[in-house]
Amino acid sequence: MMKNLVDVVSGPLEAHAVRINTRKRQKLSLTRGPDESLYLIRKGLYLARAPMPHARHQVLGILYPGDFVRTSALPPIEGVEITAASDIGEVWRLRWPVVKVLIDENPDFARRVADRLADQAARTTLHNAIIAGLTGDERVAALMIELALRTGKPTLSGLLFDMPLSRVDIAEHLALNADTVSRIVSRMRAKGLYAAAGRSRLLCPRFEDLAGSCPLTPAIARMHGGEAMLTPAV
Amino acid sequence: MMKNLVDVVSGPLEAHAVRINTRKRQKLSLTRGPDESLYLIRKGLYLARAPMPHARHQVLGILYPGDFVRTSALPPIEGVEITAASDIGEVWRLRWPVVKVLIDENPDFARRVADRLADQAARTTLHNAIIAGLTGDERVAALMIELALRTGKPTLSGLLFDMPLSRVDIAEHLALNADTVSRIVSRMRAKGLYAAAGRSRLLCPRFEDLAGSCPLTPAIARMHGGEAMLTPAV
DNA sequence: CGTAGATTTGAGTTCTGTCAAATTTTGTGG
DNA sequence: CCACAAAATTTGACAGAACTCAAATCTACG
Repeated sequence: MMKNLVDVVSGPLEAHAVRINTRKRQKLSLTRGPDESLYLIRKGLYLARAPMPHARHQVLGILYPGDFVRTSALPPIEGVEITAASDIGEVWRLRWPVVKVLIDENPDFARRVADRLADQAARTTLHNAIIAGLTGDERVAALMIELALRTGKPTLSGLLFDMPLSRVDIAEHLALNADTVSRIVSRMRAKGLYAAAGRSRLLCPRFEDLAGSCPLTPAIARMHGGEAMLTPAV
Repeated sequence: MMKNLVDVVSGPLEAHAVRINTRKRQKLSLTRGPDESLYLIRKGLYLARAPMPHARHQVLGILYPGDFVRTSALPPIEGVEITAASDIGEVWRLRWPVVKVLIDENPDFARRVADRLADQAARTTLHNAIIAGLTGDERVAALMIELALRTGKPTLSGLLFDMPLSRVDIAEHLALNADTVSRIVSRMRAKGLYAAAGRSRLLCPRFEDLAGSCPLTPAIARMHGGEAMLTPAV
């Protein structure tokens, strides 16, 4: 059986990590400096958030299993935090000095970590392009496509996926307003792009339609590992 | 004399790099895959750009001396490119397999590269927050502050710094429209936040005023190394 | 000194934000 | 399983910021 992405980077960390099970909205503490904290996401979705002027917040990024959180890779905004978005989640907590030793001793591991960080950087930059270049509707579609590719399960009536983000979370992630997100989401539902399927769970009857409503779908698919889904077997 | 940021990561690369001198708007070729290209910025400013729907472009990020460009850390958008923004610039071109070997053999170098990439990731994320959370005026101020901190030289009449980006570049970087950027920039000039000082060169008479017009100034200062400038010696 | 490209500016339009009220959903305790 | 309170979401009316298009200037350069 193939080792998945999470296991590939977990191995050497296993002996040194503190396992933490989280529930929705739980925060992970972040420390800066030479002894900075490092997290490896193992299960569930997490959000990197930062307080902004006018008492708002921004969701700086979505973290998936296999992702690393290194404090020094987050901007030095007072109050940045990681919060759990999924009901249940698991992270491994490490100290940078420990990881540093592992990296020094194990070039193979070092390269894998570097590749993971490059991948995360690419995602952050793609998100930049989404926010900067797309309309509100396209942005919301982009998020749904991303989550559908990440967590979607094909069923007889369509692609079923989780939406653990609230309207406010979505708004903070996409540089929109919660009211506007609500309007956009309602419009998309009216168009039949998706249907509600129980508590924070959506059903997308024709994924091609959803995919077609965002111009950056090809890049999103390549980043979130769903190229196969876009070209279904005949 | 202290080694600067660029030299710190350059050393081990020196023997393997192809030096390239660029002039304004020159493009650097990017290749993907196991043999991907890697650039180290040595001199000048560069822009990472991506074509977007509706025949637009986005500036995904500004690259400064000391920064690395690794193709796999850029989003898989067809047509991403690096272009020189400064009149003169210098980059070192390398092949990933070569760098990989250096990283494997030299843990100290590996850590420095990792730290640089973490720093760049933090900047990208900060840029996200700027685009997503600030008004047009604040975004333009943020860019000026960043460039002033990076390239500014104190003079008797104020802080003198380069602005190698055109209105269109600025617009593409800040998720605005070139016309809107022009209006904002004119407004800022009228307010006395800066004054033109020759060909692509600006003079900021009172940096505190400029700094004060962007809520994220503290984070920008920490990222772009200008904490001292914000709290001038008495 | 003329031209192509860049920048500025005006007028009108559109999209998104704001505020407030209505409605639905969720969590909790009988 | 039901009732209720709190929280989240939806929706309408209106305001405001940014975009579009087009025309007028300005600049760099040959």
